[in-house]
Amino acid sequence: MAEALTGEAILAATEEVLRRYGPAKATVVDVAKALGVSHGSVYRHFPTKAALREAVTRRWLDAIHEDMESVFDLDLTAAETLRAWLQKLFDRKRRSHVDEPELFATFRVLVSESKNIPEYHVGYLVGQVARIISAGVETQEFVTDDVPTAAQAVWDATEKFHHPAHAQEWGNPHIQDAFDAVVSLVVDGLRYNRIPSAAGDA
Amino acid sequence: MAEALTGEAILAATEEVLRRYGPAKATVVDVAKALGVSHGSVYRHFPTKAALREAVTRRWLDAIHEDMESVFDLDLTAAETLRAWLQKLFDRKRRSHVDEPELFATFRVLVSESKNIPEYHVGYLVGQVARIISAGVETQEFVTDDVPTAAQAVWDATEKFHHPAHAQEWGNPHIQDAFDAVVSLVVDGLRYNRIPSAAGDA
DNA sequence: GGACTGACAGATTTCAATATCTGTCAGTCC
DNA sequence: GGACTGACAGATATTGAAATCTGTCAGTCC
Repeated sequence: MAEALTGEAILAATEEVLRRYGPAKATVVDVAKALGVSHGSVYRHFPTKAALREAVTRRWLDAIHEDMESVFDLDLTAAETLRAWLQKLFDRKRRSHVDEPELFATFRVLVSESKNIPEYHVGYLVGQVARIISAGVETQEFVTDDVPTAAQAVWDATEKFHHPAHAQEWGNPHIQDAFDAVVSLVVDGLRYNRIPSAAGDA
Repeated sequence: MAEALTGEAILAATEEVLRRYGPAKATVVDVAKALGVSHGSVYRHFPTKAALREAVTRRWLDAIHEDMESVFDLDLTAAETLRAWLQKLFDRKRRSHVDEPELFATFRVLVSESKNIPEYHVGYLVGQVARIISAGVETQEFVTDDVPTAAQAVWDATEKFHHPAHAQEWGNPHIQDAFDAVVSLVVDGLRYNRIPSAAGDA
């Protein structure tokens, strides 16, 4: 045996097998075959097939999370940061879906297999939105007395542009216009400064 | 033969068969059996099984459309009307999903079988939103230079609370809080009056 | 002695034969 | 003669036997 079998090597092989066969056909035996070991060996590193799939999925999501951080280096206003952040997330997911639909579908299935994974993913991203809104409150660009709720509301209001259930609509040629309209509405909502006389009378 | 076989009788029988067996198991033969006729007779009134299912689905959606109109009789401000309208739609869909999950799932499948049906349904409802926003612009409660786009944006931003893909989240005990937060954000966004100096400087 | 193997039991999936369904139409019945 | 029937061809769905997969563990090998 040339090298010891590591968890990382198993994860890389598993990702490759998932790419090649898809989530329905990929088996632990396939992974072991790709590594030239018996499938029993894979079970020394991951207790179940589900745990192995979950580990691969977390690795994939972590790459997205890290990539999204780069928006914070751009030195924009809070409104601009929020728009750029949402656009970057949308672009990344849309491109993945349009360019590699099978791979996107594969990870979509993997993410939906556990309740922990979407919670982990959404929790991380809503936390980033909260950071952006918090900065906007600081500069008086945004008004809210409950940043976590506002962050969740922004996330929920933009569901159409990040939730994989809506991926089929991302190929629509006018989807970017719909995205711009929703983001403008949401950003205006965060800006709204609730002066009692601001509405209702001419 | 007691009475002539009518399209309406076939639709009623089809709905009953769909309730009993679900969309996967309901057959044209079942419908004919329920009516005490041969399945060939059903084909004298509807050209295909798909057309029959579509007619049943349209009938069901039309009842929702008509019911939603009642919000316009309430004599509220535009913001209140919009909130009441969205709440009513959400309540109706949520109750249907929570109280009769199988029936909801049945119609969910039926709606997704044709591209025309969701278009018809969404088109009608976004038209109602546009009427509400238009009234709000009239009274200067809302500000927008493009009512149809704003109406579509309101629809898209509230997708989580009416799109059946999110139905599983409607049982969550905090879903009403999430709804309130999104609707507040959206209504504030429509109110935002874009005074250039309103944001950005202390 | 610790990483790895491979045979095994029970669970799951595949596949092909069988049954049912959709849509048609020539013929029946009032 | 027009509404309805029922037998039919091709398409689709069901079923159960056979194959494969998951997870375990006693045994092998360095």
